[in-house]
Amino acid sequence: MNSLRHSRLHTPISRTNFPKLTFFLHTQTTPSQHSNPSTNPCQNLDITHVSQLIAKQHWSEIKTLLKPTSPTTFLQLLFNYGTDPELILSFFKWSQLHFKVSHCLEHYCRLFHLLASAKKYRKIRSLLCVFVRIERYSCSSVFHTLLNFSDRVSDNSVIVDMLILAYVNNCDVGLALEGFERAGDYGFRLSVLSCNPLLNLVVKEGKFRAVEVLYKEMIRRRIELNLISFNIVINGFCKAGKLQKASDVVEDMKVWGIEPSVITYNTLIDGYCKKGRTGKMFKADALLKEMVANKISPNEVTYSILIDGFCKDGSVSAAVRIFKEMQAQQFTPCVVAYNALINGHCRDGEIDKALVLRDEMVVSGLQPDLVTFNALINGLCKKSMLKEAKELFDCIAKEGLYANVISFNTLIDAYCKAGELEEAIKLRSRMLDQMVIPNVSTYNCLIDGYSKKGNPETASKLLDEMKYKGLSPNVVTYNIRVDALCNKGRSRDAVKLLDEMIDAGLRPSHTTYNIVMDGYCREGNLRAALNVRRRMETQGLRPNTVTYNVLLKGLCEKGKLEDANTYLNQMLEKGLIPNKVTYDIVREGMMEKGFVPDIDGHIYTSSVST
DNA sequence: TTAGGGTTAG
Repeated sequence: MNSLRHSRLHTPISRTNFPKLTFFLHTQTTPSQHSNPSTNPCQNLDITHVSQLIAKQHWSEIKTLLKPTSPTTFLQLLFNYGTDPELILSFFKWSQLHFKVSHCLEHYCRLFHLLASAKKYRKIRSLLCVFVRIERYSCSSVFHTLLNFSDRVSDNSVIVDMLILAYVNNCDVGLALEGFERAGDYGFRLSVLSCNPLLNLVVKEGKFRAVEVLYKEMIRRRIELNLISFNIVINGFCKAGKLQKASDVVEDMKVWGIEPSVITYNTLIDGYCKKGRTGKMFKADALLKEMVANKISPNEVTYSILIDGFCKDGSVSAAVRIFKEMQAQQFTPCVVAYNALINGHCRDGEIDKALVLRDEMVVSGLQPDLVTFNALINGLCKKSMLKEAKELFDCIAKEGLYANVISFNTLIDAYCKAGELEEAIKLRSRMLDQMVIPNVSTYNCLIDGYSKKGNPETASKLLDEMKYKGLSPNVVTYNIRVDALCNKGRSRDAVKLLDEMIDAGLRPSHTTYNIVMDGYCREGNLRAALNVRRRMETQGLRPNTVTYNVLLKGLCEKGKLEDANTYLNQMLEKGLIPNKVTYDIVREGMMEKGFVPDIDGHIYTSSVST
């Protein structure tokens, strides 16, 4: 590192050791500022005049001055004359645009330093914005060159901090992370101004392991973390489902003397709502009580999170209570709160209630947005009300909104499920007309539609077309293919697809294994189904309610009620909550055996006998 | 510079 600092590539040039440049600014007429024109080859240069021309942006005259030389030499001259850095920047950018000049790294770094010395930080940010967009230098080469011009840690640190922020703003997470790492090696001090946006980008990109590494490294380098830094890290852990680690960060922030804010609590509550296990809504509710006890008032975001959480947990009635509580607390529900509840009703099959809510929001002066439309279209589709769904879809444009890929996919899926494949294909063409690009989900809907309607050749062609367009099959694509094979009684071939998935870098999900288990059960091969369950557990996936439902169904259909009962108890012991499907399976199994079920909403324990 | 809502597989 030290050797780097001492091996200057360029010695800053003072006016006294001015190099012998070979061009003259032949149009200028004012006297040169230089006292010794006989030794100065640019004796006719009037830097004041040139500066004025740049300041007034008289580029046509500058262009004439440049004729005998090149923009790069002219820039060098401006540097050497100690011209105002803002004027150099002006010329730098103009020459980039006008002559498509690719300025060298040395000139960039020299200008960064001049601007840093003059504390023109906004200008540095603006130049860095261009720099990261058009230049492809490694962080090390930039750091190395910066050090060649100055070893002032404060200036270099500010520039590097802004460079990392520029990478982040350019969504270049790779270079931003490299910059963060190398900055540590070079001893540059970073701030939350770059680290917080970097942390946030890493969370948004789902690189959760990197969040933890960054957080620990920020603490190790004694970077002054603030409330926002902690909140972003907590959000990262929550999104990764690492709720305990998120809670640990809350303790860390308290040690730093920073108290959790409403955003901290909202982030945690949302984490529990989305990733928590059994009883997650109790935990979310407990957090709500804790925040109130700590004198932090819930806001509209808190309520929206809880409404959505309860809806997704299958308890729309609880979500409605929260919605009313929100109103009782003098909060006017916002579009997000309405949308969460509208979607809850739609998923519950209660389209009328959803439409009433939509009307209510309009009366209260809120304009339904695209999310409202998409949720309602989906609700109508799931009730097989395709005509109404299509009419609502056409209303999107009338409201001045633009249908997006989700709007189209929802409708395409509905047409596929209804067997109206030609309509689905027509919609895909309409997507392209409206500049909406089909994504993997679009293809998944179509592939599933064609697979299920007995046209596997078209399904296969669509798969090839999707790959040809640069879209990689995702877990859902494989699940559709696995399902198609299982439906043909080819569960053994479906298992082979699991290996293909892993080779493609994808991780089979609960659903993947559940589909294969269901396939084997339908083939009557319970032993193979149980083998798949073991494989699933080996992969670190714990059986979920659907897994048990699939196996229970397999056992009931084979008349093995005793075994089914054992499984049911095992499911309860593992803290899994039976759902409506579980009850239906067991009830049907009992009926088949001539028993009259008397569950009334209660699950059997050991009362089942054969 | 930090938190919330909509689509596909079972």
